[in-house]
Amino acid sequence: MSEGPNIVRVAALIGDNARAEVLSALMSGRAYTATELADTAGVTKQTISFHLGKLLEAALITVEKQGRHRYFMLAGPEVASLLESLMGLAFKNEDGSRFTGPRDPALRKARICYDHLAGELGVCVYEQMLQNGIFQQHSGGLDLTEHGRAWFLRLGIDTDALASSKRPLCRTCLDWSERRHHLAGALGSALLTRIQERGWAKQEKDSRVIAFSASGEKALWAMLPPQSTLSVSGQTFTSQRSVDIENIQTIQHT
Amino acid sequence: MSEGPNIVRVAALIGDNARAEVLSALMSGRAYTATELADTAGVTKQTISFHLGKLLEAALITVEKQGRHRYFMLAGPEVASLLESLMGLAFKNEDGSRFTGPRDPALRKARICYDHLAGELGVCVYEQMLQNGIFQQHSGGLDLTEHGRAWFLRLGIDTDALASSKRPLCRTCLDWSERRHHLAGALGSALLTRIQERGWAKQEKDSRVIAFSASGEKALWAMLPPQSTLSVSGQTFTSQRSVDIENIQTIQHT
DNA sequence: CTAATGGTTCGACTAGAATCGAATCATGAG
DNA sequence: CTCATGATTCGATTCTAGTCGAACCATTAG
Repeated sequence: MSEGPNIVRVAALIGDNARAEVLSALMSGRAYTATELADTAGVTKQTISFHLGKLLEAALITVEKQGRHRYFMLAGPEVASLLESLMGLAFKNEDGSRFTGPRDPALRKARICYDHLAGELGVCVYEQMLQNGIFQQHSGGLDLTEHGRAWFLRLGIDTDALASSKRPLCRTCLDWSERRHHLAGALGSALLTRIQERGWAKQEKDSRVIAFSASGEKALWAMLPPQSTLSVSGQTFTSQRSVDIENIQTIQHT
Repeated sequence: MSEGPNIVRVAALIGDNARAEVLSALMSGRAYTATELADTAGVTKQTISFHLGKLLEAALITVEKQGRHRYFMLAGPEVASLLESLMGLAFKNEDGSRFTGPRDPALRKARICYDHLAGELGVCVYEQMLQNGIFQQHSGGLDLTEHGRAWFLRLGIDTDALASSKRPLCRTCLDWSERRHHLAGALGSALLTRIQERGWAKQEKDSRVIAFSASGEKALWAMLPPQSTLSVSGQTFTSQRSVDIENIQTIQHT
């Protein structure tokens, strides 16, 4: 018995209401103080301190001290990725009774996943970028193409500067609601930042929802024109994708 | 609070020693009876029955009744994949005090992941298959090439027959020890089966370890010759990979 | 049929974990 | 400096979830 790493510790850590609430909140990519987290988790400060201690010890989150505040955040993309996987499984076996709030459709359309774009839109953008030859796939990863460099530069993102940081440039992350991949890594992060800076979308307060304006969404798609002729591997991708875009109905935010 | 699917349930389920032990055992892809599982988990029959009931209810495992036995197995590849992710995180933050048994190196070299090959060897094989043009990568997935079909046929695997089943043909799965991808899906499963049928390797009893014979490993690599000239995307892949192969030291099984 | 074994159900016990009240430390505002 | 607020520590309490003993159903062996 007991082969392999010790799963129990990590899983048990996530398997508590208060802590899961904390982790979910941190999935927004934002850093929160202990009291804020206590509030969202619905427990007292003492209790949250206890939980945060445990999460820190297991290196699922990190702290940054600033004055008399301590800002907590997810330890890294791997943690976010694991949480998304968990959501995927949980979602599959959901009763349907839960998770039917008004947040739901907006969340599924576009949300933040740690620091990059997820949801229908995230997946769609990623696939469209591939179609446009911005990346080249190879075993176990992605490469930015020369054309891709130019594309990002047009958006005001200097990929060379990003590449010099420790963080891997392009990664993909599996989407729990879509069961397909979206762009993560330094580029995914930079892209979302740019989208927000340009005012195309805005992250809703205290939520993972990314709300796109109609014009913002239009502007984004304008940068990723459908490539009807450029069939990468003989699959019927283009038609499939355009259908996906049609299916994204615009959500009313209350 | 409480956006998204209910993580807690699933995580808490895995976050128990007995249940994690069960799930780990089932990661071998084998089906076990309740009493066998009770034994490996180190609890009584009543207790395991209790746990199995919970795992069933959450659809993490499935049962098949046969006479007076009930055979339990993982519900599917997604569950195995989630467990591997968890192991990845747990492994990263491991003390080092745990997980240093003699099993360790053998497990890391080659192990079964649900029903396909994982570990250094699994990752290596996958990357080598890509090099050999057996697959073609596209957005969010893999395609088998014509050449790949022939390759599998030479191994005695009829890919057309496999393709007609519900299960997706090619998938990839992230390896916890290697942090790289290996081949999953129907093809991954068929490949491992063939490897075992040919006597190249054998799954150790009550373990996830896949023990390759020296000749078996040789035969496998003979089918995947290094492609020094065929550079896919201008990266230094070939040299990198050959180093990886060198690094796989042969393990003595006690 | 009876005996033996696989598996579940019920009830009681217990350990451990989550929770909070109160006190304490740390930092910043005034 | 004092006061207010963020955050942690300690101790006591409560409660849930895992555990097993015993009894009970199901199936097979003989």
